[in-house]
Amino acid sequence: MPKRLTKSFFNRSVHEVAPDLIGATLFVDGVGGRLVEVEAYHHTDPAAHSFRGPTDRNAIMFGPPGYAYVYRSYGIHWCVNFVCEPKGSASAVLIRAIEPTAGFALMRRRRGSSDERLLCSGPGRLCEALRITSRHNGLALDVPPFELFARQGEVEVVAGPRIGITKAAEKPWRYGLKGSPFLSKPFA
DNA sequence: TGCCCGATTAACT
DNA sequence: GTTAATCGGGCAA
Repeated sequence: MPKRLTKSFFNRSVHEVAPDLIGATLFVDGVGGRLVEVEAYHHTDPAAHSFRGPTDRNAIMFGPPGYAYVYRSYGIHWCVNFVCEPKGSASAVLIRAIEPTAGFALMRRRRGSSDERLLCSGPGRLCEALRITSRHNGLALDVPPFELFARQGEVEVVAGPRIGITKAAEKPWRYGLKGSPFLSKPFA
């Protein structure tokens, strides 16, 4: 059986945790799959929500590692992050794409799409497919409804610039599973 | 207070 | 290629 990822896994540099998450599996109430794309956001990074200090929205980022930070994107979509580093560091990994493996019927119904490749390929899409919303903000990742397991075996991880940001846009802090058809966007 | 922008997406031309 | 949807945060006034 795969090893469950506990809080200690996240109590490290966000730049170590992010690539280590590629190939891990995430389920929310049994629905989900394999993480194939993530991005790292450090509190010293101008693109990070925590860069300018705590607010109501980003408060969870300033708490201990191993918890979910969920925020509303463009006033429309939900996006989920995993908080990393010792408490107060305010760094997190944005989950950007999942290769679906469980709960296809529910995901298709929630997404209103039968295109398997588009079910979880994008931070907003995966939250819709897994039904992640503000009620998951601040929940621990090692207890239900979350289930998170370490990858088994070796994977090839590629890195490149993050997507959709203007500040620190050149930093290669997007990580993906090499060649995966479920990436939100291919790596150059 | 008001205005602009954003870790996005789908539906347009 | 462009644009609308829609709201929290940053910053000027």
